[in-house]
Amino acid sequence: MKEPDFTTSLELLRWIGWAQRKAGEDWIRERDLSHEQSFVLGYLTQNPGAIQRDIAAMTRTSAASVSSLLQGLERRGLVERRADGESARIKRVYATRAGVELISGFDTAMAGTEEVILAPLSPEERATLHDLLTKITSVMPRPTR
Amino acid sequence: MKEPDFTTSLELLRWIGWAQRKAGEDWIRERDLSHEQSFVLGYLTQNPGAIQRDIAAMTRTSAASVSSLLQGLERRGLVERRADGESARIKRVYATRAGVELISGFDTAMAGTEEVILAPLSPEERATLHDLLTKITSVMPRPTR
DNA sequence: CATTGACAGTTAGATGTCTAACGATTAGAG
DNA sequence: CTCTAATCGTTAGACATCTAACTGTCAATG
Repeated sequence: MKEPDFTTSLELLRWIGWAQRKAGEDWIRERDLSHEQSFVLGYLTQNPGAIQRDIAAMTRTSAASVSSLLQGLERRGLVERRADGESARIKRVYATRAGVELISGFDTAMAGTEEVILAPLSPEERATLHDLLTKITSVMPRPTR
Repeated sequence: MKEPDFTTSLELLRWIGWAQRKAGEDWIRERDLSHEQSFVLGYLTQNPGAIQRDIAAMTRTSAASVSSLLQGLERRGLVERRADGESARIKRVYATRAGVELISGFDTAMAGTEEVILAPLSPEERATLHDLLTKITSVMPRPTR
């Protein structure tokens, strides 16, 4: 009655990624944000005055989706769109003070989940895992956040 | 003393997950699936006859969300819900032939990326990684075979 | 049996997101 | 200057997802 192991490392990684996504979901849901909204809000705190077209490229979505998304954030006062002095067809987007404060806790909250996810591993195993993951990511394109 | 290491394992995992997510996004979008739908469809091919409550636990969402999600998949003929012989209040969910075929293409497409992602590792390192990932995921809600 | 409470699933309503079509503005060529 | 094409952004309509309230079923207790 042995069970053959059909689970590849890739599937395990996907699975962990899913769990992380869900962990972050709890945090952002308490703030009534969607994944996309939190991502864009985080991007705006690091790139104040970005224009919508750049945000669309960054999030790999369309300009229309960014427009809708920003409408939602603006309605809640988390984001501001101001006309540009140079060109009348672009709008520069800024996270408001409230927006910055809301998203600022996200990264630290995510750091707290590390302990939970790595709980089954000994310190030595964690070091080994960290080594292997570093090797893998050393040849990957960097995420934009 | 603090090591000059700015990247935690969690961040590395998130990073890998991000790359995988983006890689799969194009494939999924061509089939008009959402991430959640593809995840559930994949789960159903591995766990035929699962009940909705288990799917909800697995995806960490509510029974209501699963209900809506399955309605969308059922409308497109990718999934089937049949009454259970034992209990009248549960429905067993199955991926249809079309559903299995649709998602199996995803697995093969994703499998191609495994080589790319694990390229920097030797066979021994891959085995070690697989072992560590298995330990991590063993304490997470998992499809029971 | 009858009642009660837990359980599996659905529906209603609100919000978010996506695709397609549509204004509006700018730069460049004639 | 005027026309055209590219660029930036919005709107409309369809679908997906979530929360809260709901129906129907089972099982335990008396």
